[in-house]
Amino acid sequence: MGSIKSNGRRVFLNDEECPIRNVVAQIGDKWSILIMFALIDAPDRFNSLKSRIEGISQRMLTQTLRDLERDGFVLRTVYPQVPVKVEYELTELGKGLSASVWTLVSWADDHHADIRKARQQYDEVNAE
Amino acid sequence: MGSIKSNGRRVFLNDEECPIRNVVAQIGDKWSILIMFALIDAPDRFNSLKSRIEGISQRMLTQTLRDLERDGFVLRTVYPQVPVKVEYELTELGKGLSASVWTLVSWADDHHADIRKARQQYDEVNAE
DNA sequence: CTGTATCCACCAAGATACTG
DNA sequence: CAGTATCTTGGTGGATACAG
Repeated sequence: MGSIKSNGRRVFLNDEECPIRNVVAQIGDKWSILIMFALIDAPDRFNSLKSRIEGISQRMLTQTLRDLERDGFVLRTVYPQVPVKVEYELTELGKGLSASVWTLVSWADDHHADIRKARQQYDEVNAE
Repeated sequence: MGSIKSNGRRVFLNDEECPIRNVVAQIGDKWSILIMFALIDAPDRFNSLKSRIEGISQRMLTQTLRDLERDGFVLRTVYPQVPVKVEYELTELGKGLSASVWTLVSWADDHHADIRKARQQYDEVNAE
């Protein structure tokens, strides 16, 4: 549909072409990043992930894992035992994304204090 | 509330401490990144931003700019002319964030084809 | 153990109309 | 020009029950 330009580079807004829409928006949801980070060190099983990521529901874990699998970030392997065991691990693509995201989260962590201070100031000035 | 560990580093889930929740989630919305990228090269006025970022509504532009201002990423300056002129620009903090985000978007752009291919494959295998 | 299937509440976000 | 005020709605995500 449209686009903006930044640093001489076109950033598309339409859903087909825009990397922001297609990638950043996908992992900008509530759980994607947390799940990927939980898989950075080693593969893990469904229920183990569920207990490590506090607050996530079974439904959201399943759904988010499916989305990550669909995008090629996560590989799902079923071991036909009884009871069945399902392991999730990052693909090479997923590892690359995680590394990129880590840069951002790292920045966020380093500047967390500044941001909280800015918020506090803003709220004081615009006191309700 | 809880936390997960990644690379030997604790990633908190509670709203007070978690940098993912506090920063990534904030800019993971529909418009924040696009607005910041629109301001990377130079400051801009409200209506100019509105026309450059196609598809954004007046309401969302105002609201997202307020949030970015509150977090200290954007500076708002009012010039008391007639008609009034309001300029928005990135702060140093905002420039730092934009740079970090750019890394991610850049990665996304480079691997966009892989992701789309993965999706296509997934959808073929799981044909409805 | 690893899911799927429903139902439902909430809220982000669009449309529209109005204002300093 | 640069907003604010309402109203409405689609979709995200939680709770719960059930199944292979």
